[in-house]
Amino acid sequence: MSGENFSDTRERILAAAAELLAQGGSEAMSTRAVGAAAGVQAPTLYRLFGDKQGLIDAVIAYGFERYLEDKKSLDPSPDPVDDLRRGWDLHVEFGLTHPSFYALMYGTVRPGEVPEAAARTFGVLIGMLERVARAGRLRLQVPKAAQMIQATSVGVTLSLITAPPEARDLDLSTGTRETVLAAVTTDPLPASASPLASHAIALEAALPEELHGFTAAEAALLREWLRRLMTAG
Amino acid sequence: MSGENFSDTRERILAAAAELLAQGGSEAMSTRAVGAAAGVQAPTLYRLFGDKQGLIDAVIAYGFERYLEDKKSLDPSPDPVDDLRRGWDLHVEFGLTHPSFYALMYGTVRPGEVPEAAARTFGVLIGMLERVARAGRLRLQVPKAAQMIQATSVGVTLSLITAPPEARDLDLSTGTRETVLAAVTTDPLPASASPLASHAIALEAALPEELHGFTAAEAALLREWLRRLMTAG
DNA sequence: TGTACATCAGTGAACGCGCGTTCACTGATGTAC
DNA sequence: TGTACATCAGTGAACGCGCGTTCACTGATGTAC
Repeated sequence: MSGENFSDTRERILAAAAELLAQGGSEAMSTRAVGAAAGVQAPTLYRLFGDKQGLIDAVIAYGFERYLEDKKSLDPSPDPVDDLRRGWDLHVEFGLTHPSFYALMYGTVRPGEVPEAAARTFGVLIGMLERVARAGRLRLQVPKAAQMIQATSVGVTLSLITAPPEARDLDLSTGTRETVLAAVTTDPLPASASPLASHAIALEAALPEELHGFTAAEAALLREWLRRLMTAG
Repeated sequence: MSGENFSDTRERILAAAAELLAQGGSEAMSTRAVGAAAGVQAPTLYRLFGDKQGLIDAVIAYGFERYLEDKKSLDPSPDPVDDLRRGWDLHVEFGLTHPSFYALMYGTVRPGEVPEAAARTFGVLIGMLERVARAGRLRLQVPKAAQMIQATSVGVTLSLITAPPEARDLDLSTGTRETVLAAVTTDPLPASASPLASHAIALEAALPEELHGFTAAEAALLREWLRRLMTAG
């Protein structure tokens, strides 16, 4: 089957590119270096990936798959807040294990442009937080909580990556993690801090898209009222 | 005076480079583009800055000066925790006002290598936190507190920079700021949360390098005991 | 079953460009006698 | 005060390199009749 040859070459190129990236950072991943490392002429890259950006995107996807493989050990546990904790640790660990990948995914800053990896992990995070909200344990609105967790975990990871290895102090990660999670979530027993807001959040998160027994206008108004309650007390 | 010509040309080149950086990001700041924009031939850059890295460093220093000019409005106030708050806001605001500068200073991730700007602001932050510790209002050891504040504020700023302008929500900054500051500092009245640890921290921060009336061994042991108390309850 | 043709993954070699950098020089300014 | 010389900021033009990319091709594989 020729499809196998295709995939073989493609896989070999991606592995070579990933290796160059890991060793020498994104600058080392030139089309020529990748071609040479994979034992392939330049036009092959262009047939398979279109252009350089296509190659970069494919390499990122390649690295991302490995990350998500780890993440599958993150099947929802009984405690959704603990899932957040494990997600945080996995994120930081991935960054420290594959710093060049991580820098390419999260450290490429172009104003007004969210890196694709950030957008994807943000989606995963939203999903986890909706479970927390449904358990009545979220203090903030889902997107706000997601923003805070994402921003701080990326900040911590980048900070640990740039720290010289001997000065790397993982307390920074666990300390920040617990601080942020404590601010974002409530204790297992509901009705602890601000029962009104957290129940409103839990209810809002549990509402389906189509709300049976309500007109569209009624549903919209209900959602608005719930949002108002979220910010009260 | 020829020194004035010298400084004129140099200033003109730096201004041109900063402008290119602000408009097109660090890629737009090539030696040739800078030369053309400043109306100067290539060798002039090399005489003034040595090589391209020298030019980059000078541009960073140039941007950093503007930042520190703003920061001089940050003369110590009566409330050192409020100084932290204002320092945080200034940091975020600088990042949003000069995103390309900021990305060059903080977003350039090379494993094990702390960007110079990060190192310098870290020093400023340490100074502010020592004042907080001396006021008996620090819950953590000075370097740990500095790491957490730096990592989270950089994470928040990068996150806001990459967000599309219309989706920029400054609540992310204030929310994270208050969360982190609450975790790191105590309330104005001492003896609130863990008087033992925070007094130990305050005392340690107040100790001079040379401790009169103590032998070197005694001073070392005293410091060790204080550190032990810091982590106790 | 054999031949003619289409498909397509890959090769070999080159293109042009922008990059950082450097060589040899000019012309103005300052300095010594 | 005038001349000879040194200093030095800047010019004009070019170097070589690695980059992303593309052109024309080859040879193996699959397909139609």
